[in-house]
Amino acid sequence: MKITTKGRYAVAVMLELAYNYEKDEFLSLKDISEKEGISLKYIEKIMLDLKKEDFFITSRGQEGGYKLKYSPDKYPIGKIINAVEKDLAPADCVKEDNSCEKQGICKTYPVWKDLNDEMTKYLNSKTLKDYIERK
Amino acid sequence: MKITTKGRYAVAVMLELAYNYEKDEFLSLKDISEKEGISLKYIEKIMLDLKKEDFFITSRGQEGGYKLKYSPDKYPIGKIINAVEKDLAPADCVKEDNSCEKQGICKTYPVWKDLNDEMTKYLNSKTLKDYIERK
DNA sequence: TGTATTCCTACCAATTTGGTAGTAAAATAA
DNA sequence: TTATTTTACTACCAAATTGGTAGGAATACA
Repeated sequence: MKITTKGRYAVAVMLELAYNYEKDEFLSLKDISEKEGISLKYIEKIMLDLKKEDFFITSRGQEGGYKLKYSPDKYPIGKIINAVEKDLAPADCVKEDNSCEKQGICKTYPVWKDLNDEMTKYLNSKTLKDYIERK
Repeated sequence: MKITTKGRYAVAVMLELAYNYEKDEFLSLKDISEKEGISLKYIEKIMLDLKKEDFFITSRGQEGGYKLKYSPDKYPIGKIINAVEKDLAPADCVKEDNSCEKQGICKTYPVWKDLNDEMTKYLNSKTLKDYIERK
């Protein structure tokens, strides 16, 4: 049930960007890398996944970097983790795309279904905003 | 965030034993193995973990097997998964034994703390009883 | 006494995780 | 224009974890 390092770093990076949201400037991965103590190369890779979502405005070159496209309350924690984490669902059988054929007879299905519903609900209710305000 | 196969099988096995609770007989791993379609050897290994908890009464030899020691409502799902799963906590920093030294300054700590609390609360509130009744 | 069953230890292949390396492309500052 | 900075992208790799299997010893019952 662990969130992988990738998922945890993703949230850390998104929080950094959320803190920077009000400022009208880009935040470079190099800066984030230094602040958070995560290797630049690894952050780049994480951004590759996050960029597939409509999260950022980016700019290359000097003074370039990343900026959140929307305000921090538009980013549920669950959506961030989902973007980088392969399996957020506790079991394959409750994943959106894969409705298990044993769904009717499997005795454990309700266990994972309930858990998944609960977690999804929770993770979508909390956004970056909730955690930058608690600072 | 996935529950491993081991964790899912553990719950499946525990549910089988819960169904058998009223009967005054042992249920062999061989029977469970056949019913659930899980290899006997793998179930044995899972039982090794579960046995560390005070879950069963066992008997070897013919007519032997496993029996729940207590009634199904005494087995929270979280306790079962915890017994076989290495890491139930979403991140090391919120594990009982390991209070991260960055706890005060780390900006993501509250994220994992909240999530862990929420999940723990939920997984401890549901027991085997809840899922044998919903049959 | 034989057989069924739990109990225990080793081992192993496939997958996932957690990275690193190298380079191309683009944007800007000088 | 040119050097520098930064993102964008692909390929690779080592360590850990997962998901098992194999083989046998101990025990209890028919």
